[in-house]
Amino acid sequence: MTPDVFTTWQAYQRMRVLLNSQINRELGRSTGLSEADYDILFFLEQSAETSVRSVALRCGLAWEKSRLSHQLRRMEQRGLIEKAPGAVIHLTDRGREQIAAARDCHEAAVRRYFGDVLSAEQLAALATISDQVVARLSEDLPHHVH
Amino acid sequence: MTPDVFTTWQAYQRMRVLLNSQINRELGRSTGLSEADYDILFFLEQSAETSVRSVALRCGLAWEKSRLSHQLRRMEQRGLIEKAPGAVIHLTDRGREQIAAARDCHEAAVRRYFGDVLSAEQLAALATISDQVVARLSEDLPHHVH
DNA sequence: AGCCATGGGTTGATGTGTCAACTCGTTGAT
DNA sequence: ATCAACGAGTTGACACATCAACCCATGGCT
Repeated sequence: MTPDVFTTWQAYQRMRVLLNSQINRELGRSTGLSEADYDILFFLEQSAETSVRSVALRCGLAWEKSRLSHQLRRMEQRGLIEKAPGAVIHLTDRGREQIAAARDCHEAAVRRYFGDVLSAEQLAALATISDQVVARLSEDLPHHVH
Repeated sequence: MTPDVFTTWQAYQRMRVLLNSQINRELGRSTGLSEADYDILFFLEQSAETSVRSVALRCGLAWEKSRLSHQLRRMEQRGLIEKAPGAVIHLTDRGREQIAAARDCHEAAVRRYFGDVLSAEQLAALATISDQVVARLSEDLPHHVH
């Protein structure tokens, strides 16, 4: 492994671990939602239609099917979502409240630790880097993507 | 949240999730080690001294203490490490074999999906970005760092 | 028609991460 | 010398992720 690849990988790993644990800790402390909860609720809220099929969640979030199934079961038990026949999921009023409250907290944390720290050029560079890596991964996994 | 921050955050999240799940899947399939196992073993092997204190692992990996405790217990049960009195940890022969075998697999995956995809400039830019974000996080957590 | 191959969804077992509460030894102040 | 405070480490409970094994409907194929 080339030394600069190794160095960058180490730095990236450190950012990845610390950044996400910090954001998730803040989110959990102030709203009681996990990252998984947030991702689901955010996706449901963004897709304006009242009915979202399970499979749309799976593709949109790139989750394993069993992970989604377990997560949706837990979230239904907590009253955040409802499952309708036909593998259709929708937000409950309670879920809508929670995601609205959580978004402020989440976006503030993303801005504080991420957006405010990087220049416009750095943001653009990181977006390109991410897209390239994701494209490379998609080559090897033609079945998960479409 | 500024649109470009949001866009970059989304792209970064996608890379983070897909890249690490892919590397961990390959690592687990071909060696039976998890990412956590690998991080511990790698750290132990790199620090040439035969005796590594628990707290060095915690600082080096930026892990929570309970996480480390659980992980070390599980790894001791599998014969990968040994705990000596005084919170001292060392590799077993078995652990040394496993990390040697795993490193090839892990580094190949990092090169394939990460190092080979990015230019030298991109690698340098990502290292800088990571360091800046980590520095920002460290400001808010003066107690975890030294 | 009958068949089976595929993919969506569920479940249970197991491994992993987090939090809170606890023990224990050290340190520092009174 | 006593006591309180702190940090290292452990533990138990719980949430979360992954894997393998299922069920079931759909869509070809013969």
